[in-house]
Amino acid sequence: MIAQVIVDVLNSNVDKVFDYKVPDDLSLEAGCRVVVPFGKRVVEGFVINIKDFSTVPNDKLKFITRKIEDSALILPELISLMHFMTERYNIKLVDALRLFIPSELRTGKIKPLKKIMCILNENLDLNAYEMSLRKNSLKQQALLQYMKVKKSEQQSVLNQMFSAGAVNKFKKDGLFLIDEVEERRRPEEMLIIDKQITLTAEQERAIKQIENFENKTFLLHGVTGSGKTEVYMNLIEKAVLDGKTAIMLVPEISLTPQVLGNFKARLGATVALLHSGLSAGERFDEWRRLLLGEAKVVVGARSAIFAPLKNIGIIVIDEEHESTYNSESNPRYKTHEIAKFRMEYNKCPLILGSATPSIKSYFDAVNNKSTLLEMPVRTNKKEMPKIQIIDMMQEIRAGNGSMFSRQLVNDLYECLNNNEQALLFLNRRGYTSFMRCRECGYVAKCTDCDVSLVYHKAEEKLKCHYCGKRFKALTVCPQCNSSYIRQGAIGTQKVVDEIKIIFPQVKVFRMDNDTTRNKNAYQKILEEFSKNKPAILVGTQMIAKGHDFDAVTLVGIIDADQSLYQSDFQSTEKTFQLITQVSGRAGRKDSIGKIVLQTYNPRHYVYKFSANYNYKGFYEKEINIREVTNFPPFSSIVRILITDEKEEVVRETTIEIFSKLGELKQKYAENFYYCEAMKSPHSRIKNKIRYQILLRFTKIKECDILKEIYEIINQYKNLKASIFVEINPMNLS
DNA sequence: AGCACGCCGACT
DNA sequence: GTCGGCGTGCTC
Repeated sequence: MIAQVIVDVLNSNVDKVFDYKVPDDLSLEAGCRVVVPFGKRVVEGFVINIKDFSTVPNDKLKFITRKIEDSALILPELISLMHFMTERYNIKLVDALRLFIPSELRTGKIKPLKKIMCILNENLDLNAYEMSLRKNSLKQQALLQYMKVKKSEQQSVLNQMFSAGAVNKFKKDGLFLIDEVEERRRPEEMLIIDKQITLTAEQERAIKQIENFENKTFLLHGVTGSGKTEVYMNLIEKAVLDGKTAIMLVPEISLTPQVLGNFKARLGATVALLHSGLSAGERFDEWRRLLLGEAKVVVGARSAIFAPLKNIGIIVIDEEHESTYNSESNPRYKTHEIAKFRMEYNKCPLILGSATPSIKSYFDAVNNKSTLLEMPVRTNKKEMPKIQIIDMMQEIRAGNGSMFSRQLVNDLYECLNNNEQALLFLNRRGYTSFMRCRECGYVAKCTDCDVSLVYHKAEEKLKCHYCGKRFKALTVCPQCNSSYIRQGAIGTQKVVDEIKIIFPQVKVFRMDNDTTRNKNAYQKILEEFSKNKPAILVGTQMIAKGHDFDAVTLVGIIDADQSLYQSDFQSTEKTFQLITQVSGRAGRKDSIGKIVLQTYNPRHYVYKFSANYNYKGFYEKEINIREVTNFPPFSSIVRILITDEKEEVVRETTIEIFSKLGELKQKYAENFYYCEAMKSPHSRIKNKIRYQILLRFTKIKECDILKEIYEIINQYKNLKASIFVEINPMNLS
């Protein structure tokens, strides 16, 4: 017997399959972790296949030393997925495998928690034993009485109740039989009392359409509050009743205790949670429950798509347009593509749900690659809040140079006077985006990254948002000594300061990456905010997602243009999604609510469509632009990022790869729209120089061209510079 | 990655 | 004469 093994060593030179002989007394299956001799060392590895013969000469073959765990950890499905991923994303075999098991398991730091149970040995004559106890040993007598009733109990509990001495004596006398049970560390979530909801006709129709289909993608386009979650839960419950399992993905940001609690209340112990908020032990145990079939449903962030579930009955990606579904570091992958793979393997439906679907997903639905299900009505039949667009140029012309328009201030007055709450949304944390000298134009930059520093007033520091480095705030320009050093665009901290000047008596809260650093901070801010009326909450993206504010009647979008001017073909799409999401936060309960949207660009089509909640109109316009400009989904963009500490190395590698790509470009001349090499917009991050090559070509030849690109860059893999390839990157910085 | 093999300079 | 510099190559 021969086992094909991938060694758990992170280097592209050993990124291949090695054959090992299996000792006769070792039962192995694909998916087991093993220890093997490797060169002069001993390493861990993964068995990915068992076969009868090897083409490797016999004198080279060695024996597997031993298994690490008794049974397989990686399902056959995930081994095929590994092959798919290495081909699609050009990642290493081990990199893919490592995604499938919790890191805690590999490092061996966390072990299953063993619970020692004492079981009363009823084969003994208990009465005789009781008589033999000394009159004054009260603890022992009490312990015996307790166990006569309870029959079995955890040793640690007994130790605490009756002293370890008594327990040990009983153990020694053979009165207790000992059993070791694996215990699970379970994350605690508050349970939301489940109101029995009767489904709306829309919801029922969606469920009917999905449940009888296998192997098919559905795009569930439902407006905010249309009850998409109810549809998911219903289908998941049905899958579980059917003896199947389910994967439910939500963006990390909306993994709030409420959302998780809701699922747990509804699905009980069959649900396992996988998210970054868990402790290592909890994550490890939740994963084990899934592997062993103790849990049937996983609710989690991106990486939960790799959950070790067999016989999947349904996969859901909620808020499918969220960019967090694309892994942007190390093993880069797209969750939608992984989900599609597992959908096909398990022959189950895949649901993409969103109020503002990504242009790509909607395009697929329009072109019959998936089925579009519309839920245009909110369950409470309420209208969406009205969005008013404010032209900030006109404000300036009217002599209002502040960051708040007159309309917004007026509405804030009214809202606060009515004892209601308001949200102010601004997608930039910190105080001001950069510090610039008015005299000489100097801008404070990070020493390790070619990025402007952000002023954080509370700490009197300049921070780099890329590497986290901190610098002293400046009072005079280090270049020309001028004290006219000034702040650029505004951030959340500054909004808070300014709003406090206008409304000194009102409670103002701030929620962004900086105020929610430590655990539970997010929850605390929300709680505090909900207790106070009137109150204002200032925040970034974070407040736009995942949480409903019942008492909020006014939402101010301070600078809607912000996400519009990123050099990214998806920036308009993202802006539309953001506006719709923020707007959904207002007036959820009994009042309608209002949105004030401030922009310097009021005639941009994204505002026209988002102000009317006209997704379809926006889609038509946007897809048209993508088509005439040959951008995705009508083409594929590939970005090759080359980084190293030494600029010459990066330059040379880039030039060499680029010239090789020239041949490719000629071969597929009719398919290429673009192929250029350049410095990355952030040309230095964490002291590494970054160059990039951007390619854009037709969708039709995507697979062929991609394969050849990988072949070219793999020739440079062993050289000093590190090279990443990304398909349709979310941002180009 | 890690470890050995291998072919040239400065030392007891 | 050899101790050790790290370039190159291999690991079933």
